[in-house]
Amino acid sequence: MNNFIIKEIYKDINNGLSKKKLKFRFAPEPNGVLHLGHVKAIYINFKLAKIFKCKINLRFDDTNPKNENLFYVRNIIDNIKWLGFKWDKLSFTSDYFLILYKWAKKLIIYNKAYIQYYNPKKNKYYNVYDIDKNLYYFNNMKLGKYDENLFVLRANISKELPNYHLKNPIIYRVIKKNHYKTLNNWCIYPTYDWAHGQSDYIEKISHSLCSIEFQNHKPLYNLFINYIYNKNFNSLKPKQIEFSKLNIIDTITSKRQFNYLIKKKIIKNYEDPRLSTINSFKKKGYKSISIINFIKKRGFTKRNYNISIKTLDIEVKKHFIKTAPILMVIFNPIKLIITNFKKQYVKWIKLNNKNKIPFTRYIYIEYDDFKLKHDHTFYRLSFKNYIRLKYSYIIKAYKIKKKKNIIKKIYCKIYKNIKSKKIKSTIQWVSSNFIKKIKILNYKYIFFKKNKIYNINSIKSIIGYTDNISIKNLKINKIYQFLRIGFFSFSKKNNFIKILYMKKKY
RNA sequence: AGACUCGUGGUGUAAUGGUAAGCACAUCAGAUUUUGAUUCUGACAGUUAAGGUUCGAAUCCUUACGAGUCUACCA
Repeated sequence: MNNFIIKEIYKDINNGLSKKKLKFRFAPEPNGVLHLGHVKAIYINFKLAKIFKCKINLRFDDTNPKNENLFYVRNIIDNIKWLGFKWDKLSFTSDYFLILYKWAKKLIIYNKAYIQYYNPKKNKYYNVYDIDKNLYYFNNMKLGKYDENLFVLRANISKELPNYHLKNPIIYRVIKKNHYKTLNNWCIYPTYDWAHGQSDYIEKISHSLCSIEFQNHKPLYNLFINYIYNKNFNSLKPKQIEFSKLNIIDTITSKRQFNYLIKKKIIKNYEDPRLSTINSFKKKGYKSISIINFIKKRGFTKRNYNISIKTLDIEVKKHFIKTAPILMVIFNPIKLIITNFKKQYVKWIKLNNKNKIPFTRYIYIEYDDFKLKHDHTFYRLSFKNYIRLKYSYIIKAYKIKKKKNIIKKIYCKIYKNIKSKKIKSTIQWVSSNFIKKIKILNYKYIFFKKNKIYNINSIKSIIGYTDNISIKNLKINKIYQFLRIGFFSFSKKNNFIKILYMKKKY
């Protein structure tokens, strides 16, 4: 693995940064569940810690109680574990609220921050210039004397930055809602800008990786670090490095959109197969290795790009082609009569030590696997082609029965002296005496485009058939290959979820 | 509109200023195959453009063009 982030770190090492001081962190806000987009940030941080054999923190960036809660904290912890990563220390930005507050007070004293208040009657904003007054108002904010949206603390750096919105950014605001962790201890909360870099500094993070939209905040990040930096404490200045995030065009990775779908009752929970949450992947039986490999292959750059969620299928398929047990399933059955096979007789075909399947005179095959007209690009069953029934006999058709111009039955014979090499096609079948109906959930990913939702009604139920012997031994949440059709996850009794279809070339 | 960032085959990436721009996926052929899958072999195809610096530029500089992020009491 080689990318610009690693190179930048090596550059820092060559410039004198001690390898022992390297430390990383993954810092999500607990305001939503983990999805595919997060995995990129998770992977790079944990991977770097492994490469450089250094520590990594999992820090919850919980500075806004309005939409954070313990459910999300647990979800994120569980899912990072499931992905196979371990952190050295679990921390919370809310652990640092007191020191952040003290630093903010110092900012006021050094004239680097000031109170701005809003007078609703006059519809006007006022800045406070006097230091003592600023301290007084800030203390009142902390005591909860003001309602939300009236008083804020702003940094005073207008001359130092060209970026308009970073000129005098808000660093503290009043939020009167209980925090899931600090409860009602606080009613003022630091903003991202006044919390993130500082937390990195406190935790002695050497490199703070984030996605590209934070690059505009970098000057502010560095400036605030300089404000609080104290070289007596063996501390180091953390460095922010930005990389482009995963832009997936045909699925949802926004918390706002997830919540909208739940509110509208389009989805019930985060396990819905139409989502690209880690929970959904888990439920579908994906292995974390497939997701990690997918992320690995994207690489890390600063370029912005759009990719399709379908490219994840390539990795998913790669894994399951090796591991998924095979099941013979028919979607559109047509009846076959093997006229030279004994009536009433059941031949048990041994697949392995555990499993066997029944073969009988009457079986079903897929409707598309038979063609009446001869065509030499068609390898499957016809009056001319010999084909093999998987695990079983070589047959050829010789007669059909039609009803209202639709083929209802195909008469075939077993041929025992045909050489295997001549057989171009092998197809799946199910004995009619042992047939079992199954339900398959077919879904498409939901996504938003220009405020329009696509694939809302994208969960469809399909009926399929297999034999009632094989289905008894299936395990829930395990992936099975439906021979020549695709990969399906066994969700509950007689129910499957489609994962992906095989390529059809014919 | 400004500020910041980024432009390498169809897609995602690689190349201390130094070999003939490498790899993977996709696509298309051929071989193998009790899955028209897989596997194997091969083909296809690229440095946004123009100038400059240099013995030598994907890489450094300038301009143009294109894309993204931001201009929140979200992170």
